[in-house]
Amino acid sequence: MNGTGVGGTVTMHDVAALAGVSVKTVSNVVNDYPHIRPATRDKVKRAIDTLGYRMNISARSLRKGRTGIIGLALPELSLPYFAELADSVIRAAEERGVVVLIEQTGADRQHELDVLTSERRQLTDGLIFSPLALGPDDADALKVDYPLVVLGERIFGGDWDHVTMNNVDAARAATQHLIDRGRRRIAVVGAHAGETMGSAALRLLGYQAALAANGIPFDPALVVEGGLWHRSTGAACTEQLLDAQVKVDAIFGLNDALALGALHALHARRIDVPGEIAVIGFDDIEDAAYASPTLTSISPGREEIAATAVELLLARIAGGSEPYRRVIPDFDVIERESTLV
Amino acid sequence: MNGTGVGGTVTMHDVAALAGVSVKTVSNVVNDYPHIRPATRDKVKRAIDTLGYRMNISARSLRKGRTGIIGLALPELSLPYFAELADSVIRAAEERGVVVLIEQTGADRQHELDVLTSERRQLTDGLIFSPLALGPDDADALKVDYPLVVLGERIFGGDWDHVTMNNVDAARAATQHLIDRGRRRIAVVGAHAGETMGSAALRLLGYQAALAANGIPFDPALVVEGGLWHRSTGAACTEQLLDAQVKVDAIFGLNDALALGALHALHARRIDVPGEIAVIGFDDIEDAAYASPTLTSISPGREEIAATAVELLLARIAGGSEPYRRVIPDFDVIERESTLV
DNA sequence: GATAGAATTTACATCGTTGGAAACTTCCCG
DNA sequence: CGGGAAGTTTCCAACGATGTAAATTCTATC
Repeated sequence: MNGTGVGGTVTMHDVAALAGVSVKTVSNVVNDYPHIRPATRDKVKRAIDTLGYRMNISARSLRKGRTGIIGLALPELSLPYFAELADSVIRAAEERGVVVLIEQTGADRQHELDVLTSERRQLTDGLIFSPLALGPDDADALKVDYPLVVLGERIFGGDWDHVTMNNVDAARAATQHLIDRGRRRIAVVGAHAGETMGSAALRLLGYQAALAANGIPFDPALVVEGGLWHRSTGAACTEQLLDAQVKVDAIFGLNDALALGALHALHARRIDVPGEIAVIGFDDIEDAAYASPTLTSISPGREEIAATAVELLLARIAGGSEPYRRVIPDFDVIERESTLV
Repeated sequence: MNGTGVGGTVTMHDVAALAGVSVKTVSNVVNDYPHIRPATRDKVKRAIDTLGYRMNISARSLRKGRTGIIGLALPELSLPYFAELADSVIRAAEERGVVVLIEQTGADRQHELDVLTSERRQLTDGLIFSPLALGPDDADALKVDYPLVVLGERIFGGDWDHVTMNNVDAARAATQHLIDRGRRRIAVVGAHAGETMGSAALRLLGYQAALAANGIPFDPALVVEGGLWHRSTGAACTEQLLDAQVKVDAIFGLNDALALGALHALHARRIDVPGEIAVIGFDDIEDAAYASPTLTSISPGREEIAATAVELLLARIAGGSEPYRRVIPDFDVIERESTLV
């Protein structure tokens, strides 16, 4: 099948020679140029197969000014949500014929700034960027001269495409889901005091809106602060909540890791879920479906976020100059055992 | 800081012109060629800064025949172990100045074969490959003409570098760890019947060796088959074990996901861990430290595996022709709550 | 102060591909 | 059957960097 001899690099010249046409014709065939006589196309294709020719990407990139690689900058692959996001982005990119170079920022502000001007930007045609540490003040740093799609919540209103989630409405739906099942003392785990733009603030807003819509008074004692959205934080917050003797019949973890941590803490205290306390999370990571009890969660449309981000980026790379867009995929409440009536 | 005008690409010619030297001298400076007069070097560096020059990677790749990109083919980023492995590989690669292109195979045999001949191989200088579905019969497919480092257990003895783990000894140590804590009825969860080369078979071998060394008879009733090493499998296997009324005082999950699944199943049945049943896993994924109780596990030296793989690959890319190596990093038993005496 | 030998710097071809425009072929119509 | 339009193919010059070998500029030595 592969006729390439060891070490022998086959170029378009070789193909052209074997097919008895010019190099440019080979190039035209490879690039699906429409005006080629079928007989010629066949000859060339046969020669390509015979020699096992593979295009030299560097040469093409040099000539075209594009590499066919897009960058994906995210905090860490070891955080399940981002691992799953990367998975989806890679699949979406593959479908469109580009590949993905992943860079990790560790959710560190300086590292996030560095990624924007890194030498690697030379290697990629554009960047999908999911910042966690940058704030509204850093908006200027995002004014770069290459195609950029920003994911997440922290920075609004700049000259770039933005794919985000409907945090407020989704959190409202999550809260409503609990209210519909008769819960009234709903705690929130993982809030970030002082934040106004981040996911934490927006989700808390949705929570409050749902309470208000149902005439349930807001009780600050039910809101537990928690910095890093890890399992351990969720567990700690939940213990704190229980220790404070606050009356609670449901917990809303602002992401799944927090909610899973809450589940563990409740298990440890032999508190029945959902019998005594119902739990809902946010992100719908794979673990949610495997926890025991399985965890009800909000699916923010991860696949769609990834597909949209890739699509917007490629359109921008292709030179599209439509106004910058902000896309907000639909979310879903995925009901599982942890909130069963 | 960055003097690049919008859209204006700065090349070595521009730098050379500004510095008043030839293009080649700029190239020499950039590449740390030793024989350059300090004054010249300074002039050039100043010009580079002034213009904000960035090397065009495609051009360099074309000329040098290297891209500075290495491939990493793994089953899925959504499996925690592989997400963490990717994390480590990316960091190790970054330290050595190369970047990583990730491809997912979905643990599908055909897809794993495809990755070896994919068009992307053109774009990468070499490949780190972690197959899960290929078996010894596929060894021929691994005879490729580019630098390759294979991770894992399934295929031995070919012309490539191999970084693996000491599955047998590590499993023996895990089992011994349980025996030392007084356990005698140790179940194994996630075995693969019929397999002889894979991690499952090797780890089972280590388990048996430890039993033998301690004069404990091997009881097949304690070995539970489980195909996919997911949490759900671990939970199902554990339930099966408990339902069978087999007497058990410890469970060895052949990986952490299985062990975590076992923990959940035990929790659900209110069986105290480690009081009634101790649990140990394998891989030491991050979740192990956050589970409740926290999970004792075998750390196979993930960081070292990643660093070694990158190192071997880069040496091979650089043209090293030493005999092919098989590297087996040290493992550690990480003791946590699930096996506390 | 001439000169070999080392240290620096340069000119030029070249890596493999594609854009642009020229050069052929065909085909169709008056 | 001439002529123009449309369809095909080819030629040539880049894209931006580096290897090679030659040219030039020191240094040290006698």
